[in-house]
Amino acid sequence: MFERVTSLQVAKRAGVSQSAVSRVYTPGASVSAKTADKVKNAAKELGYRPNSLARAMVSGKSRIIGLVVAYLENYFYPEALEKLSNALQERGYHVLIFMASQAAGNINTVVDEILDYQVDGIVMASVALSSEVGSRCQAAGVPVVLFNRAQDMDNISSVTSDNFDGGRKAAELLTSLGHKRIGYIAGWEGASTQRDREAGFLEGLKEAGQTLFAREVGDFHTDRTEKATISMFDKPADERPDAVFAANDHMAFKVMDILRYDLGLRIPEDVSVIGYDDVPPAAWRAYDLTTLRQRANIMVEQTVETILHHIEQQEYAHPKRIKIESPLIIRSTTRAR
Amino acid sequence: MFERVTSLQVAKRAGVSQSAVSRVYTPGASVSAKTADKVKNAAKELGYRPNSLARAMVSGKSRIIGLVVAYLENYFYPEALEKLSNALQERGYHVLIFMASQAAGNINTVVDEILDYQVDGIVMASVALSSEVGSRCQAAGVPVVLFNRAQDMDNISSVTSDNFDGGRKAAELLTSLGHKRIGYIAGWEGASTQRDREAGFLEGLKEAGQTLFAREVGDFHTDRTEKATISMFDKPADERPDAVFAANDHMAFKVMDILRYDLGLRIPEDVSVIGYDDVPPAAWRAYDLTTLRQRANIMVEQTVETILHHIEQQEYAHPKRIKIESPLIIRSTTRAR
DNA sequence: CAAAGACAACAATTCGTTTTGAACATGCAT
DNA sequence: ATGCATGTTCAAAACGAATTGTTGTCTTTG
Repeated sequence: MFERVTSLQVAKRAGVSQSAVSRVYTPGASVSAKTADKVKNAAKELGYRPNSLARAMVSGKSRIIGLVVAYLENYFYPEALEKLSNALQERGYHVLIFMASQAAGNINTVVDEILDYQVDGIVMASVALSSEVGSRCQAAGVPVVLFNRAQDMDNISSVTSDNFDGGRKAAELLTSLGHKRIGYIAGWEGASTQRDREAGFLEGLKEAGQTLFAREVGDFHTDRTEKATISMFDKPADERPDAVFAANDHMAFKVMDILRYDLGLRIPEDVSVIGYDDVPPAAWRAYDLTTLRQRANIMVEQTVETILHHIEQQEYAHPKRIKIESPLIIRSTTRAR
Repeated sequence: MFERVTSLQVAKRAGVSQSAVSRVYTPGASVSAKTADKVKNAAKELGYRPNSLARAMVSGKSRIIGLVVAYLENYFYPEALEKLSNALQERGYHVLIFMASQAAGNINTVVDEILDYQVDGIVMASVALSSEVGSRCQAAGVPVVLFNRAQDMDNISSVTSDNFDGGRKAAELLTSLGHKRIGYIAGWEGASTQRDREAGFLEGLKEAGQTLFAREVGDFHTDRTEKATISMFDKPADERPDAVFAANDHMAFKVMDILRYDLGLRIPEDVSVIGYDDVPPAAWRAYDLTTLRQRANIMVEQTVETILHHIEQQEYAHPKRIKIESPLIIRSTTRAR
C-alpha cells in the first residue's frame, strides 16, 4: 500500500543506471547536467527522497548525534538543547535524544542503545560517565563531548563554563560589598560544576581574607534546597549569613522564596543572593537575580565545533577541554555598592 | 582501526550461522537454549551489539519517532519532551528531534528530513502544519500525532487539553468571585490552543451574563505581552480590568511583573490573574499563580498510545482527537471567595 | 522399529543505498 | 587518422541484519 520510492525506480524512469541517481544526490560527484536533469525530473514525478538509513549503512556515517540528558528541570538545558539541535541541523546532522533519568546503571544501557544506532558522535549534557563507558565509545570509534560537565581523568573532550573563575567572581563581589558572614548552598556533590564553583568561591573568599561562614547542601534539588535554606537562615540575625551564593539559579530561586516568604527577610537589605546560570527566570522582575551567566550560545557553538572536529577529522587522540568565561550579571539581589 | 563487530563474526566464533545469531536477538524467535548460550557468549567476548540501522532497513521499522518542536521557551515543553522521550524509550522507541524554529516553509524541509530517516511516526508539538504536509506523511505511511495543537480539517490525530472547557472554567472562577471588568490577553492567534481557550472563556462570560471588558494580544511572546499589559492597565482604576486571563502561564508571569513592578498594582487585591499550563514556575512562591493545569503526563501517555496504535496496528484511517480535562489550580493570584 | 511430527539451523535473498573498477564516449592535440 | 586524457556511465559488490524456504536432527508415537 505504501510503496517506498527507491533510487532504482527513479533510474528506470529516467533511463539511467541506479548509480547515476545516487551520484546526483551526492554533492561533489561527477554527473552531466543532462542526466542530472533527467534524474531530478523523474525524482520529482515519483516523489523520491534518498533513504538516510541505507545511506548511513553503506557509508558508515549516520549523521546522527546522540544526546544524553539527565534532566530538563534546570532551564539552562532546554535552551542549550534548542540551540544545539539548531546548530547541528544547519550542519546536516540530527539529534537522537536519550533521557538518562535514573541512576548510573541506566547510563550504560543508554550508551549501548545509542551506539546501536551507529551515531557519529555523542554529546552528554550534565552526565557524569564512568571511564568504562567512555572507553567503550572510544572503542566503537564514536567521539564523546561532555557538555557542562568535566571529567579530569579521562581523555574526553568537554565544554563548560569557567566555573572556578565564576565562583571566585561571586566571592569577589560579595566581599567587595562588605559582607562578612557569607554562606554557600552546594549542588549535587558528584557534579564537577558544583565542585569547581565551590572551589573558586572558597579561593575568592580566601583572597579577601575570609572563610565560609555557613555551608549547606541543596543537591540542585528543590526540597533539599528549601531545607538547607531553613537550616542556614532560621536563626538570630547575627548567627545567620548576610549573603549567600547558591550553586545554580534554580536553588537561588528557592533560597529567595524561603527567605522572603517563610523567614520574612528582605533581599538584598538583610541578605544578598547570587546564583549561577542566568536562566531566563533570573531576569524576571520577581527575582531579578544577580548571577553568573553561562553563555549557552557560545558553549553550544564550541560543543558543535568540537564534536564535528573529532568526527570529520577522525581525530580522537587529543581531547579538548574548553572553558567559557562566565560574566557576572549584577541585578538587584545584591546590595548596591 | 575501529572494526565493527557483525553478526557474521559472532556466528563464526559461536560456530553457527548468521541467521542463528539474528534470531537470538529477535524476541520470540525459536532458538535452542544451547545455541542461544553459545551465541551470547561469543557476542559478549567480541562486544557485539546488533546494528539498529541494518535492522531497520530490512525490517522496515526504524523504531524512531520524529519529534518536531517549535520552541522550548514555554516550560511546558521541556517537561513534555522529557516524559515523552522516557515513555517511548520504555517501549523501545527513540526520539529524533527537529527544531522548527522558523516560519512555515521551514516545516516542509523539516518534514522531508524526518521522512528521510524512515521514522515510524511523527509527533508535532505546538506546530500548525499545512494539510499538504499531513498528506505527504500519510502517503509515506507515517502516522502523525499533533501534541498540544488541533487541526480541524485534516484527518490527523491530536492530543490537547480541553482548552475550551479550561477557558470556560477560568471565566466561571472570575465571575463567581464578583469581577465585573474582565480582560483577556490572547496568545498567537494562529494557535488552536489560543482560539479554543478564548472561545471557552467568552462562552463562560456569556453564561454569567457578562462580556469581555478588554482584550489585547500578547502572542505568547514576552515583549508583546508587556506592551499589551501596559496598554490594558495603564489607566484610571475604573477604566482598567479588575481581573485578567492570560492565554498561558508565561504571559501571565509578564502580566504580573508589569502590574506589580511598573504599575504598582497589588495581586489579587487590585487585579486577579489567571494563566494556563501550570508550568513549574507557576507554583513558585513569587508568583503562586492560579492557573489551569495541562496534565503533561496524561497528555504524553495518550500521545504515545495513539502513535503506537497507528504504527503497530497499521491503522491510519481513524484519527483520534483526544482532549484532556484541565483542572483549575487555585493559588493566590485570585481573590479568596 | 519405522514414520510422522516438531524444532533448529542453514544458505540464500532482501532492504536501498554508496562505492569501486571497468567500459565507454568525447574532445583535443599530435 | 591515431593517441591520449578527461569525464560519464554502468554493473556489481559491499553494508549488516531479518526473513524465507529447505534440509537436517531429535523426539515421539503407532
